Amino acid sequence: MSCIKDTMFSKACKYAINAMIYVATLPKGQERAGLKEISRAINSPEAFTAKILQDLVKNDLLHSVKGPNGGFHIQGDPNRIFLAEIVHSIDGDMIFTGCALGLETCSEDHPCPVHHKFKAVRDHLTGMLMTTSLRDVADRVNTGISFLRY
Amino acid sequence: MSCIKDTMFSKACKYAINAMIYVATLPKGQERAGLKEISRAINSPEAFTAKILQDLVKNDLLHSVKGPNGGFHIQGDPNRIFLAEIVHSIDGDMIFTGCALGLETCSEDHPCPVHHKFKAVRDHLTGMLMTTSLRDVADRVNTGISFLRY
DNA sequence: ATAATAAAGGATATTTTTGTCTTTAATATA
DNA sequence: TATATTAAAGACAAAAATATCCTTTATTAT
Repeated sequence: MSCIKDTMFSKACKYAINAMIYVATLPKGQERAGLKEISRAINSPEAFTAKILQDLVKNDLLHSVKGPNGGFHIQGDPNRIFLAEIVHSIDGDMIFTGCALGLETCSEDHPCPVHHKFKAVRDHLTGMLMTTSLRDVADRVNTGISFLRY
Repeated sequence: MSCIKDTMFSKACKYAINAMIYVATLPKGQERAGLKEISRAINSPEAFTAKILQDLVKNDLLHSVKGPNGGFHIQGDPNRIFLAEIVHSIDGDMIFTGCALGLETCSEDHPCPVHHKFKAVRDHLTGMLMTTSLRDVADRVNTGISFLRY
């Protein structure tokens, strides 16, 4: 078999988060970056990244400009954009609401065997994603506390 | 695009957990169940489930018996089998150790922008999985607190 | 011994996710 | 206005995960 799941997020979602963080790290006055620059910066496949950026544009997390010197910039205030929105726009809400065991009929009233223990973990994750802003994480990169690449 | 990730675990992993729980709920004296019974009980595709059960057998979480009245039973004491072992044997350790953003170079010393916040969530998940025994969850089902099916 | 049963194993098929390529649309600038 | 640049869009390809089928092997009951 060998299925080796990566992590909690799809690859597309990880690229999305990375891309959003990268764009958010750009200095004032030059906060726009093109596809090439972004995918090079986050080490992601260019054409695939393009699709993901398109989704982020559709979901109003990025704004895009065509033509020379075009590219993508953050739509709105990075202080008010939270990781949860990025995750949600690419991976949907299953990570936030889905039953850990995949049972359709699982609910508070009719819980699966791991429902409550899992709920605590998921609430932890959800809370973290809903309170961590793009500015938070981008600042970590800009101040050298954290890294997107070597 | 539309990727809609399911949850934290692969489907195979969810079937594995469900199957292990089901077998662990069987009453004393008849704690062995065949593939058909198991996949019917947990509502999973039979042939695919067979592969997963094979993996669980290889990983010493289940024991199998061929021939008439054969089937699968829990290998060892359900009090000493924890969900983490089941998850690990099917999905590997990425869920426990992998970088949330998929960065190869991410580590304590060279953290990605969400490293520490994510670590707290993952430690929560890991702790829960490492301390929740198969007996725990199977008992919930047997006492009617939780459910595997309607 | 033999027949029936059930898991193991291997090959194959389907679906989803990931990834690429090519054409089209928009925009800046020369 | 023509050209170069860049994102959008759609078709297509590859890889991985999920799922099925068929044969073989082991075991049990007769």
